[in-house]
Amino acid sequence: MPELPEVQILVNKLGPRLERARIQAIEVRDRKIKLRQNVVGRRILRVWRRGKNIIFDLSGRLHLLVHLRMTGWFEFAEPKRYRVAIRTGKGTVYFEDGRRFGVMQVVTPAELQLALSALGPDPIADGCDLSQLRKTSRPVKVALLDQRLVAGVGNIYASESLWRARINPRRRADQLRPEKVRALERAVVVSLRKAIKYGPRIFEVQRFAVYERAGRPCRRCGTIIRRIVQAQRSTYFCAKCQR
DNA sequence: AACGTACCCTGCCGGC
DNA sequence: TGCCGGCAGGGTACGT
Repeated sequence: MPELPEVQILVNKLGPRLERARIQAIEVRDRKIKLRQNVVGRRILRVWRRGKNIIFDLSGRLHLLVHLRMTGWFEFAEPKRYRVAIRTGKGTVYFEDGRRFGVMQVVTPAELQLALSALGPDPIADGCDLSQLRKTSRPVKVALLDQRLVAGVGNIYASESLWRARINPRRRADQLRPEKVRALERAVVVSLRKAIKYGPRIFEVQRFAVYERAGRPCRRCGTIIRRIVQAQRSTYFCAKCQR
């Protein structure tokens, strides 16, 4: 499910409930998840994110590094099924993940550094810098999904940002004019910020400009929104606004 | 090096 | 109602 905005919303929810809490027990219900070190007895110092990664800083120089992938999420209320339960002095948090693509691992500071160093700039934490787009000949929509170029944009906000910047998703990334790259940088920030502000409500009735709106009119010009497939994922766009 | 494709899993939804 | 194919907002391991 989650892209940068959803991860940010989740981190905002986790922080106040877990920071300074001591881990009393960890229950791993899925053999696909292997925690290399025992973290029971450590405190959760901070919960933060980088791109779509969630990092729990623990006392004693260790981190819990989590990627939600498609369906991962954390809940305080016990769900029907969950992969991991983290029990703390301030309550239990459950890692649920229907498709089981998500990743949870215990890492050292060096390993964390290595993992995060592979990511491009984070548009919210660092400000949006898409200068790396000039280095690839792939379609700009596909390039936006590459976390090494920019960290946190996923399939929804790639389409949304390109609509906002009036760029055709099929255009080669390295052929964008500099002013179009700047427009896209602004559009990415606006799209992500807006989603963070709306919170989970953005998934309710029609808050998206183009995503999942194939066959419906463009909010700007009324042209019917099209759906195409790029790199095995859906792309939505307005062929008139986005030349 | 950089690009495309197959694959990892499960649940849901529409059509028959 | 029940089954089946298609689809899903992510990333990686390969092959070329």
